[in-house]
Amino acid sequence: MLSKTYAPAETEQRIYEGWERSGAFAARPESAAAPFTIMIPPPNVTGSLHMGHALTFTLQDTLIRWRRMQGRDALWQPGSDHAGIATQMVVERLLAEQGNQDRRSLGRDAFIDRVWAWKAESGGTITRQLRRLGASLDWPRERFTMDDGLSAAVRTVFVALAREGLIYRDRRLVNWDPKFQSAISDLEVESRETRGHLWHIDYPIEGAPGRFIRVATTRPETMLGDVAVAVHPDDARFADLVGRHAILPLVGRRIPIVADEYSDPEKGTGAVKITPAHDFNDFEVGRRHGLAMPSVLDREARVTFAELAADDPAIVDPAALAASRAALDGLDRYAARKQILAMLREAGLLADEVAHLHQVPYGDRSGVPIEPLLTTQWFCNASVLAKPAIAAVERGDTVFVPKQWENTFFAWLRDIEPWCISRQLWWGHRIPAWYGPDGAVFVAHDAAEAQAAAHAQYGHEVALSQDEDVLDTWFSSALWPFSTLGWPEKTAEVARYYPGDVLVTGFDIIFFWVARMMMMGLHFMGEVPFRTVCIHGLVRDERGQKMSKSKGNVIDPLALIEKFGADALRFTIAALTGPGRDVKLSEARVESYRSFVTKLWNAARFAEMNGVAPDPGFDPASVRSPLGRWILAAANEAAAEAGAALESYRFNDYAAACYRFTWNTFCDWFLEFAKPVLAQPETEAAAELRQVAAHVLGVILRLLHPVMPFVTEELWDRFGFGPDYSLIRAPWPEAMAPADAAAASAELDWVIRFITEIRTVRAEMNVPPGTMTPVHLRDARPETLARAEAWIEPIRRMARATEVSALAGALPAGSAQAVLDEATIILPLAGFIDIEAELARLRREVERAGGEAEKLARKLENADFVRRAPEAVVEENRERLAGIEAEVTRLQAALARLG
RNA sequence: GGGCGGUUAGCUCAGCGGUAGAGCGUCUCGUUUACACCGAGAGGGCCGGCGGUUCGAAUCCGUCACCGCCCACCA
Repeated sequence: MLSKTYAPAETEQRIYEGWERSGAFAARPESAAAPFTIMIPPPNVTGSLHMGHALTFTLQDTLIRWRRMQGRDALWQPGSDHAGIATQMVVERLLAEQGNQDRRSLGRDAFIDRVWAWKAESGGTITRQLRRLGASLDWPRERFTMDDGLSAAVRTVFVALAREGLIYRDRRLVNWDPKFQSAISDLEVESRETRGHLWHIDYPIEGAPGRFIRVATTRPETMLGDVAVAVHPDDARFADLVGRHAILPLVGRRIPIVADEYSDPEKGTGAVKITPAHDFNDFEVGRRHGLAMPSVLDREARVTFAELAADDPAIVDPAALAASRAALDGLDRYAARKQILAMLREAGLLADEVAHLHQVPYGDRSGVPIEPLLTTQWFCNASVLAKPAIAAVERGDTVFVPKQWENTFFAWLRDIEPWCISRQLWWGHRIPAWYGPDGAVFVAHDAAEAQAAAHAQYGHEVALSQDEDVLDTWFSSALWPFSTLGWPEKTAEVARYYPGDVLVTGFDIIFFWVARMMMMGLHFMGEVPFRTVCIHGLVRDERGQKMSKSKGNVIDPLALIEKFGADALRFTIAALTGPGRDVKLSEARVESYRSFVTKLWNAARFAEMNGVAPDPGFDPASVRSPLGRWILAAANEAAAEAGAALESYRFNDYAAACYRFTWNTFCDWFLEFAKPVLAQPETEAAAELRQVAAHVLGVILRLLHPVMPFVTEELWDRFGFGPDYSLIRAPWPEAMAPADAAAASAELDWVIRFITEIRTVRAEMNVPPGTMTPVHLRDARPETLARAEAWIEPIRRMARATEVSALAGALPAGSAQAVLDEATIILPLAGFIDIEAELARLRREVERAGGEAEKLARKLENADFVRRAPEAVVEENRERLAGIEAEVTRLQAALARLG
């Protein structure tokens, strides 16, 4: 016996363990079935399950379960990401909290040991939470981006690309994060609008006492590294200064005034200071004009004079330089800014200070302003790798859903910059490059190979030192679709599961991850990594705000699971996920969809109480009763709708189709219709109906299983539809063909409308629900009367009717009337009815129908419409007009009868 | 500055050329033994504004407004 209420907390864990124990999640590489592959976007090993995870993993699990039920050999590849910076931060913070030595004093090897230890201890959090959500990942295949196999894949790719010249070292300006003291990639920089100032500074002109060139800057602290002033070649204001020199205040450097298109006469003062080592544009100007590039900020963004040599011939005022060094050396960049402004003000060179709103680059993880810094880093030539990726999407080898994201993908790849892949961190894949004593570089799979290459080059043994840096975390993620399958080994899995079928992920990592997997997949596998990229939105709070700790609007998926069950959360997510749309979630939403879980449970309880049980010998095609045929046909339709929706990643439509069929069709009508039949347990009709009910319940459980796996599995098992934990692999419902479905549908459709009409009239007339009244039909065709007769039992219960009979004569006093097709329903309600109200109601009806008729008539009188609209449309309108006119006539007759 | 998306019932959204819809919420009624996490019924919309195309526009085109996001030189 099913309990009165469903208790998810008690059920879910047991069922999940049942599935996992029985190997239900396992891919079957040896099977003959067509594979279906989804690669999990590896969550950070530091992470715990948040709503964004709940969204993406619910969708993926829904797809994988659905395909598994369709008989595909489903592989949902699990794993997690080492998340370089994030993990290193977590462990460093932990060391600090526990009062341990910091990373540097601990040393590299000891620190990395700590990280591994931490991973062993806490790294399993998210996989445990994924289990709570019901994710049917093939756990024994779980991978980690830093495990041996994946690390080998990383080295193989690095070495191959380096040998092809697609990975190289270069000294250039990079985005430097002073907090992490590491380079980061362009993607890890975010612009923040910032209220700052624009300072106007006068630079004295050499050999022209009292003459200045005025520059404008938001970053006076970088002026120490100025090596030129640029003006636009066509700017008449400065024409006579081009070719002359200014003397850089505070530094005493003689700097040229150059003409360069970069300078915009409209911006600032029209003259722009050039600091090649600390500004991306200035770097280009510096290159064009062959300028020196002294760095004046160090790795912690403190002022340094290391590259400003007093004996540099450009320094014409060494005393000024010495004074500045004394005042500024070692100051933090913002302290230096303040100090420099003070010094300029004192010298009378600070001409103006204007409030200024501008974009400032911040590190997305560190949250501190990025400093462009001139360093040597490893780069990947992404523009070469991007070309095949662009072409593949253009050809449709990979399709984005929704399609408009392809534009985003193209726009970024077509204009891609070199990808800075080295990071000055410790936690990550160490770059497989070794340096000889003279700085020669040996890129190799391992130290021995590097050593051999060095030996070949030098002719003797030399001491090599490995590059200290590690790779960008996204470098290993880019290989995920094949590295997880065992590549570069030639495994059966690589052959079978690559390329994957669909990648499900958020738009925020199209660049970080999707584009890079496309590039690496095409380059190393010669084939796209996935056929479809399903892009979903973000989870927001009920007001549409992004969830964030600072706003305090974060909803914890685990708390929702505790409270309402995983099925309720999953169904809510699916129901709210339109293609590419953000999901606005609130606890109230989940609570209301929890009702749906309960509804299903109660429907099953009702079935159980009425002896409904699966019958393996049942043949839907042999069902005789119209009720049975009707519900079987409706179940077919629901299954077709649900399948089509999943096929096109319309999760909301899938959820709605299941919801509607289960609640409105099955519970509200079918079960109600079935009650009188089931009340007579011994009849043949009842036996058939029980079989039908069992079958349709089975269809419902299977349709809902991908999104509500727990409660459906529990019911499946309790009813004995199959062995325990077998719903997960039960076949997805196929269309059955009940005979005469159309006739059955027409019949049930009439009965439903008939009951609804009566209910409406009774409600409007405020007839107490307890009161049963007779129902009469005027002008009804014999088959209509026969229908009423055949369905008299449900009509009695549901429409509170004592009888249904034809009535030709005079209207009984105090009757209400309603038109249904050719017939007029008459409800003798003497004692309840307010004749005035009934008159008003009928007049309203006449007006409504009359208005509609008039609209249609006017349309059909329009010669243009009749001539130009498709014949079928015109015909349909004619029929509609005829129907509505007949209704008007009957309504008027009904009015007339009332006098 | 460039690009993308959105604007339909109180809320969340579907519909994307031929009769404006759903869920939730609201209101009314209800102890009909599956379910009050329920049932029945009702009310609620110049489909953002303005033009255009069309026999016909929520739907196509143009334009404007507002909201959101992404990208882009910190003068």
